[in-house]
Amino acid sequence: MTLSLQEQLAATKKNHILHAAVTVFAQKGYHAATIRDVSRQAGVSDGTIYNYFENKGALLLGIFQAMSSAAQQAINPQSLQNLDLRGFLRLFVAQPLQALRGEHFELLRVVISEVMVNPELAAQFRAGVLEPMTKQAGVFAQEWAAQDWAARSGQPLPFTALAALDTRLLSSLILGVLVQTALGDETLERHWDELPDKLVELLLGGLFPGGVGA
Amino acid sequence: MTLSLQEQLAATKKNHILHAAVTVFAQKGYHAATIRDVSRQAGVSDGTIYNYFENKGALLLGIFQAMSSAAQQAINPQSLQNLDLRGFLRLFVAQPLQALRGEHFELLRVVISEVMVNPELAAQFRAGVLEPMTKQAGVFAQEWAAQDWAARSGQPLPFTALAALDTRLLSSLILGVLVQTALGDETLERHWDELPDKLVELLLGGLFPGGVGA
Amino acid sequence: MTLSLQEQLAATKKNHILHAAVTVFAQKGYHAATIRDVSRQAGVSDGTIYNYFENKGALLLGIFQAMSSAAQQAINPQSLQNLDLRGFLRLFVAQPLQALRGEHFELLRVVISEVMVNPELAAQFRAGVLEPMTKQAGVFAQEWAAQDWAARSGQPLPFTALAALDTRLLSSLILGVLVQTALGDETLERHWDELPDKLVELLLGGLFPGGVGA
Amino acid sequence: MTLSLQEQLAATKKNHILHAAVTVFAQKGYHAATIRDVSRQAGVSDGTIYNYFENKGALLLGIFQAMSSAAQQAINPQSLQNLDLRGFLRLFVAQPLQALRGEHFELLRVVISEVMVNPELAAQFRAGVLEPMTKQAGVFAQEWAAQDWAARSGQPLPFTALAALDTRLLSSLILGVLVQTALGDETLERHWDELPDKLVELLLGGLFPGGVGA
DNA sequence: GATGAATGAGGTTTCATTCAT
DNA sequence: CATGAATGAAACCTCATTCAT
Repeated sequence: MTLSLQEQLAATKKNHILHAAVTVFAQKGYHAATIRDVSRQAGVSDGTIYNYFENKGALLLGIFQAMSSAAQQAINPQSLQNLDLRGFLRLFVAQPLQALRGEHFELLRVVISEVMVNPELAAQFRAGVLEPMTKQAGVFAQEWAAQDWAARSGQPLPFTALAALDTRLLSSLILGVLVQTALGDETLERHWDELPDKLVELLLGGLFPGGVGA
Repeated sequence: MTLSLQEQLAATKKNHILHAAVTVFAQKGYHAATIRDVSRQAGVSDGTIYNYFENKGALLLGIFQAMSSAAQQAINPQSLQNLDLRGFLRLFVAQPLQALRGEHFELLRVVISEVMVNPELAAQFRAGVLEPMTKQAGVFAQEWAAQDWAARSGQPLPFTALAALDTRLLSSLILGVLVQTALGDETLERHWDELPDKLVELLLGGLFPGGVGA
Repeated sequence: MTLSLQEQLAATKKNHILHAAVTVFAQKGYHAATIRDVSRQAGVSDGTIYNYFENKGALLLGIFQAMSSAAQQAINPQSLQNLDLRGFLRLFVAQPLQALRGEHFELLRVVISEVMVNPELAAQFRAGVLEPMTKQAGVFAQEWAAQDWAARSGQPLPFTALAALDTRLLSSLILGVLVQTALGDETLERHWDELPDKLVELLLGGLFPGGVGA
Repeated sequence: MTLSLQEQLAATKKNHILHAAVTVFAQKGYHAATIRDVSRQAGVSDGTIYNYFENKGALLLGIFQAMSSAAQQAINPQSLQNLDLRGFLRLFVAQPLQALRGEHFELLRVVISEVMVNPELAAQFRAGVLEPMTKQAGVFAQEWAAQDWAARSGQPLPFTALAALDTRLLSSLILGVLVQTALGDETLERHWDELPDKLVELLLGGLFPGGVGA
């Protein structure tokens, strides 16, 4: 696993170019951005980019993969240990919102834009971003529910499809908030800091936590 | 509002071209699709397209506007009258999900993809799709809450920012479910019919309606 | 030579279209103007134009021919009779300048522009505009010089190449003034009314009529 | 002012393309000529042209500017020093006529054709070609007249508007001769070599230097 | 004869990619 | 490995011309 100096330099440069691509894609969008835009931003020549990336699409893929691994690392299992349900949800919800503060929304826009239209990317997005999020939520929820269930009934909890659906709704909610904010919703942006609590409240007690009966 | 035969024919043809564009854009995406693709699909020549649409972007805009007006009509105020809270939410949630059954997801993909990257379209999307949804939810929720509040306290309910945020979370949740499904989530697709009930449950009682205390 | 009512109507309409073309070509130039521009200006449909003119080029040719015959009629032999040299030159020079007062320069621009680049038109321009002008000048100059010569020497004047060249310089001078004005020379435009006298002075006595000796 | 090898090569290639454009535009005219025509003539690909010129119009502008600077250099102030009036006029008139011998007329045709119809080019043509010519004539005429006047009256010569007009007529005459020749006048072409003398004669003594009195 | 929608060839321009230096 | 000029396919769009009504 030790990289030669050569390889380290190469990796560094590849990263440098990738960051340039992030900047440019975020500003102009993937299709409107040109290889020349990226090369100028990176301070290299057009041809050099092709020494590190097969083609323009590979740049997008590279960005995307970096984003995915960041997302996976963000969901830090250790940090979620020893939390009660509210604490877990609070952290779970707050992490992606924190991660996209400010300028990162522009990148999110680009990625989502392409992911919607490129099936291959879509699969990677599901596998690399949404699934880990969903799964982690599922694992915790399962554990937590199991404890609760066990405490009450003394029996193990059977895994159910509904649980899988629940966790999906959880990730959908977060995704929806992100997308709507990325679309320029000012209300969400203005109340960004209240959002985690608000979301946790919703998830735990519904829209009308005071109780409605319905 | 009476159109001449000429105008009706023109409108029909314009619609025909628009449908062709929908098909093509859904298959290849907006950027990958060419005017020729659309003209072939519509069975007309390249030039004819420009008799009905200013440029390629106008095709996208046309699709988009058709989608917006459909979305606005889908939220039928009449149909939401005389419903209790659960019934309102059930219908409110179910309508967009029903509207996008099947092949319409491909259209949603195209529209969202472009909306994420085109600020002008984004503004129209907010104003024409998200805002109406949010607003309708707000109006109803306000009314309902007012009744409930009045019944209990005998005093009018003050408008609060949180209420605005609540309705946003509602639309975000729906948007998130749609986007995640559009991204190819099979679990959501498989349980599509259970979703409305599941969502209403979440909205009314949180993820753990059985009660958790937290 | 009597035209049927049919033919008269047709001729009228043809003329109407031609005038529309004049207006449009003068405003936008021949290449930038479209058939649609002309048809709109004439208040007819695109197709109708092709009932009267073979193609776009024929419109230009039609304009051009109208201009040529106007130019030929402008040089009215009768009006030049019984004039002394100064009077003849004065009239000869003033006629084209008068003819192009104001808005006609725009038409001149279009015609010259195309004439420079279209050899066929160039030939017609020489034959229909420049040659008549030159010839008329030559005829008169010849007559006048012959009289003068005869009065002094009692012998007929031999026709010389120089005379042909002289008349060419005369038409070149007028053409040059027109072109330079058409190019937007404000000095010429400002002193437009003094030009005929000034030109006659130049032609009769050179740039330094006071006498320089040289 | 020292250019790197890179820059020299680039300048050379730019010039090469420009010459190709001259050839093609002269043959087919600016509008009829295509970028492909130019690229073929230059032996490069379509895209290469756009590495050196912003767009098709820039090619025309480039040709035009080359022509302008050539015209300005042609009017060499040094060479006009120490000449008497006749000598000055002779040289002044002969220079533009010499400059356009032979194949250059085709270029003149293209330039004039476009200049007539493109106001921006027209302004540059006046500022870069006609004005320098006019101004130089004015300066000399003024000086010369001042000397003559001073010699006779002992008083300085007042600047007059007529003088400005006179110099304009001078440039108009030359322009007219060029245009008429460019239009294919064979008489002018045949007597090209006599023209300078003939023009000087006209300018100094009018059409009838023998004296007519009028 | 009038209409104007349809046609489609053809033009300009962009830009991802290559490759000689 | 870096460079960046050259490439040329391909896209969008225009508009002169046709022809069914």
